[in-house]
Amino acid sequence: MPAAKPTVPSVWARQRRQREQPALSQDRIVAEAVRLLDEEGLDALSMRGLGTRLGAGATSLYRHVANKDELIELVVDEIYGELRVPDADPATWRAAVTECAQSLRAMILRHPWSATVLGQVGLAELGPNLIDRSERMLAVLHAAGFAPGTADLALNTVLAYTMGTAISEAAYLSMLARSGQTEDQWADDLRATTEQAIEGHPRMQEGYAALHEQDPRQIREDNFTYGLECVLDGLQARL
Amino acid sequence: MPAAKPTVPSVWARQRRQREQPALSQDRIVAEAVRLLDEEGLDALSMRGLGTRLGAGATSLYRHVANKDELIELVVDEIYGELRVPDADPATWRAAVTECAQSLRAMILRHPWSATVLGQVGLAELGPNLIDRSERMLAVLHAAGFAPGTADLALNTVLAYTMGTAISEAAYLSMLARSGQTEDQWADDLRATTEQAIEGHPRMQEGYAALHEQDPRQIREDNFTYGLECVLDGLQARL
DNA sequence: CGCAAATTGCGCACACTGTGCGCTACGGTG
DNA sequence: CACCGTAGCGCACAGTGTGCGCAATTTGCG
Repeated sequence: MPAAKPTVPSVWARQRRQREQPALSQDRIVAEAVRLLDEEGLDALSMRGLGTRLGAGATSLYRHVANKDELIELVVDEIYGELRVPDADPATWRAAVTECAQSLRAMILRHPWSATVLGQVGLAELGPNLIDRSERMLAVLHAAGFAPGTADLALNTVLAYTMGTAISEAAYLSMLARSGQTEDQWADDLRATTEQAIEGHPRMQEGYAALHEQDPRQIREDNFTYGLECVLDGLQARL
Repeated sequence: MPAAKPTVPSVWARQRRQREQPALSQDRIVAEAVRLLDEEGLDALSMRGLGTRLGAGATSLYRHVANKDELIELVVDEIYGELRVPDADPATWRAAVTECAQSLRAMILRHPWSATVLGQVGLAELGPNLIDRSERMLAVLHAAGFAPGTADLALNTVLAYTMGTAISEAAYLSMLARSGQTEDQWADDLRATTEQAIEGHPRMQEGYAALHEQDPRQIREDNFTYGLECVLDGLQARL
């Protein structure tokens, strides 16, 4: 009796393949990946885990996504789709650029895992959403009076500043999240160690002391707008 | 014969433990990790691989480093140590800040893997080198005339812009490296696909066409200094 | 000097990862 | 009805970070 195939759990338990689920698709996979990342962070993104959330096996995902790196590229372009870019209007270009920058920063802070991932993918992999948003931002700057070649430079300047700020903030918030504290009540754990760390560095202590009496969220906000105004002033001077 | 312990490779082959190697130490581990990262990239950093390069087993490293995340924090502070910060001098503050920014950008481009890693760690984890460099940069801005509270804002602005630019560049260079091309000869592979991607987006095509006739390195350089001058102009206007 | 205590390195094991291969069942066409 | 492309899945493999406990070496103390 040569045991016809080792896999015979039960020949009768067949016919359990239903098509109730909306089936797998690249869109569904990417959307669920974003949800998983928002809820549990970058380390928690595994093909097995993502498959389970979709009611599917791990390797089923590979029918719709080449590999994990490609999935991440898709996820990044997905969240680029959240960016809001106002219509071009010469009169209000400063407000429009400000809104773009705020939208980008808000997007990164809404998805803090993107800080890590943007360092791998950045603006290099050109997905459709990134292309579309870039085109419309260029239109805004173009209408503002920047020459075609210069609009590129201006856009890169604003985006670089905004991404740099937001990535730092996101890294900081992720650190807090890992330590289990919220931003308001981290005083006990981290403040003590950082205060000890900057001992003997008077200028850092000065700057640090200012953080005590203000809402940290407000400080981050002010910080961001201060630098953004600097950049915009510098750009305006070049018009 | 109950086989006294399964591990009896040879009772005679003992005494092979020598202390010729400088032994393991946190410094040696971190330094070798940086070397490995520079040579083979972030994905190639595994505890086993790093151990092998040091002539040690994987788990031996854990005597000197709590875990991989801590190793990465140490590595980041290690490369922060490469930053050059000029002495404070009111007359030449603009040149000094420029040199800081260039030094930071050069550091990131020298260690492209840091782009990914800075998105996790950023400026949040305060290692000794980061504290020291921050203190001295604050001194530069302080001497330039920025009030204590404002010097923080100014520094963050410059650093955010510089990190944003350099991280994007590093991500782009890493992408090229993964595809096996150098920056000059990527024309054949990637240019075709990106040109197709931006079809129907006139403003992006315009900006893209400019890249054809110039040295890409020079373009990146000009891009960086353009934005940096913007930021510095904005700061100067606030003095 | 000699012996005890602390430190260092390492083999093993575990749970988990990304992903290639080949099978099975389904949906649609002739 | 037969057929075929395709979606999903079980299995397997190599490789990961890291806890545990043993062995050897170094250090400290009498």
